[in-house]
Amino acid sequence: MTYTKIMRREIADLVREGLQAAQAAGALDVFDIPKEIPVTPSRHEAHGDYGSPVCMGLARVLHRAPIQIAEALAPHIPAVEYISGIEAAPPGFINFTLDEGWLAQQAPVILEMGEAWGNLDVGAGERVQVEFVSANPTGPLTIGSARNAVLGDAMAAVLAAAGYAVEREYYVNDHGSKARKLGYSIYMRYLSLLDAPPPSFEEEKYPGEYVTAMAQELVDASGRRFVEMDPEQAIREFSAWGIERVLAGVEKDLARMRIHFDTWRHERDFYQGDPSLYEQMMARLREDGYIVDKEGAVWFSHPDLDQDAVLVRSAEVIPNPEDRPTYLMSDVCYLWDKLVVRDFDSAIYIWGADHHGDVPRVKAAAKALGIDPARVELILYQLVTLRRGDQEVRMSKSSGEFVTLRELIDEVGPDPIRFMMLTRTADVTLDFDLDLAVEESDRNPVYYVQYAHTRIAGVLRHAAERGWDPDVIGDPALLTHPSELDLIRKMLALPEIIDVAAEHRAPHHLTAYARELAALFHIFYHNCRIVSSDPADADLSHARLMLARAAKTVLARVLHLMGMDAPETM
RNA sequence: GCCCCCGUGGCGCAAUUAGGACAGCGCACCUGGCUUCGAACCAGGGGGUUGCAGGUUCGAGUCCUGCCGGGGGUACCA
Repeated sequence: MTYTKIMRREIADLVREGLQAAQAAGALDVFDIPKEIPVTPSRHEAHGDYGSPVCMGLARVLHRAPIQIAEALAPHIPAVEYISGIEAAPPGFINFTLDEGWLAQQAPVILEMGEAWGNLDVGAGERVQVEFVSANPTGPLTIGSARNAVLGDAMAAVLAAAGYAVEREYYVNDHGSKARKLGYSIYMRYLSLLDAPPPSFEEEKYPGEYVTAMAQELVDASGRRFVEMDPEQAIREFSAWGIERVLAGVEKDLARMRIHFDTWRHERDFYQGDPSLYEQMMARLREDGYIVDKEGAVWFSHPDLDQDAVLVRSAEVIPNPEDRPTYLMSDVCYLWDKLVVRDFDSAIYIWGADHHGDVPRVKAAAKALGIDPARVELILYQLVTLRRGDQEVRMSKSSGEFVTLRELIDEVGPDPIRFMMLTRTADVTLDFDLDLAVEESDRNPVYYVQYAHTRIAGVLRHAAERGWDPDVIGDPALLTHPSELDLIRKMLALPEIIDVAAEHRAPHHLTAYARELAALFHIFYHNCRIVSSDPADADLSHARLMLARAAKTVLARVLHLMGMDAPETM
């Protein structure tokens, strides 16, 4: 397998070698060379392609002006084919310029690698689990879950590209009170549809049409069969059936978003077996002194926490034993399941910011279990506000009033949802405008990127019609136009973007990159005629067709990393 | 009260390996560009003391403190 090089890191290595050489030659005093050499892409053309501010930091150590250090260092940086210029620049930067001839040669290299372009080995095969969505299976997915889904899936894709062995997992909360609540809700609707008398007890119900729909389905399939059944028995059956029913819908909706899970882990499993994982964990925590019994409940107590947290509710408050363990108790089991039993190197959780208060508890639980808390990564995203134009749409599952993911997919399709949900960092609240998402205009950025891809496809079709052989690899040395080179520079940056996005767990970088790449293709297209009708330009046309094909592959790669379609026509 | 996130041109957001050289992009607004490859595109223009006040640093949108404003959390709910 071929991996892509990250230019930034290559250049950092050059600087390191330069520092060593300069020391050896006596041009610089001997000092400990920093482990991390900073190198950043330049923001201004005059500064070349990459720059390093190392010398600024060394000024203090060496008691010399940064620019003097830079000037002493520059001549000792080894010459390599891909760098044409190394320059010390005030106040003390070292600037690197990529060689344009070498740059042009990268076009066929990228084309050759195809969608493997951008693959890295920084993950070194480390096993990472990304657990996301994990919405309670008590109703259809909402738009809030869509952000979770999009973020988690893109995160997984980016990590896989960076060389991690990634598994996508959905955690099914199918144990305890909410499962029963769903069963009870369906049961009550079922009875009322058949005009049968309700049971003597009354509990909380989920409102919402989907409950009625499921009850109707049972009526159609089974008639009055459950009317005579013992209510407790019926509720149990309705609950199990309902959860499966909802999950099937969830899976289908997510599939339409092009999201597929490797595993579906059921909370219920933690409470089965003899002894169950739940019993094992409880015994373990108790033995290690993390359990406090008080007020009839069982509490988790840890020095990192300001206050104890309930693991098992008291029988006085919750009569049904199955409903007594809290979600924190399940989280404890799940930690063990992920990081000990299945032994992932790390577990990434994608959570809504409304759960941020749980972070310290889960971290403390990991510690209590002897798991390095650094292996547990909680990624929080701020919530989604939904609006139609300037009118806010309030959502809540308990009120039964919400916009489902399915409705949204029906309205706009998966691509705008994926792109728009990914454009912002997880740290900011997201305003999702239903009107805008539907709008097929240039206010809607998703089309800009996809259009670049279809535009290339259109050019290639045009070329084929004119009899151009699509497989001819033109001479890259003919690619000398600034628009051509800028496009190649941007394609060359994909590995860095994947590196950054993976390391910082920030897949939103992909959207910005996709727009930039698309923009540079559009500029190239505008400035450089690709398929020329003048026979004298045949060689150049071949070279540009190659460049266009390379750009098409990279665009497709980025779109696919974001889980989007790379269409041939629009 | 305490905890978390955010505050960047009219609006929506970026800003890179967690501090680097002149803060970018889209929308909106104004102007120009299709008789050869897809104008869902391109080019140009106006618009900013990065919420406020301090601090650390050679250097701060980025780090620290305080304040102001918005959102979320603070259950024997999940």
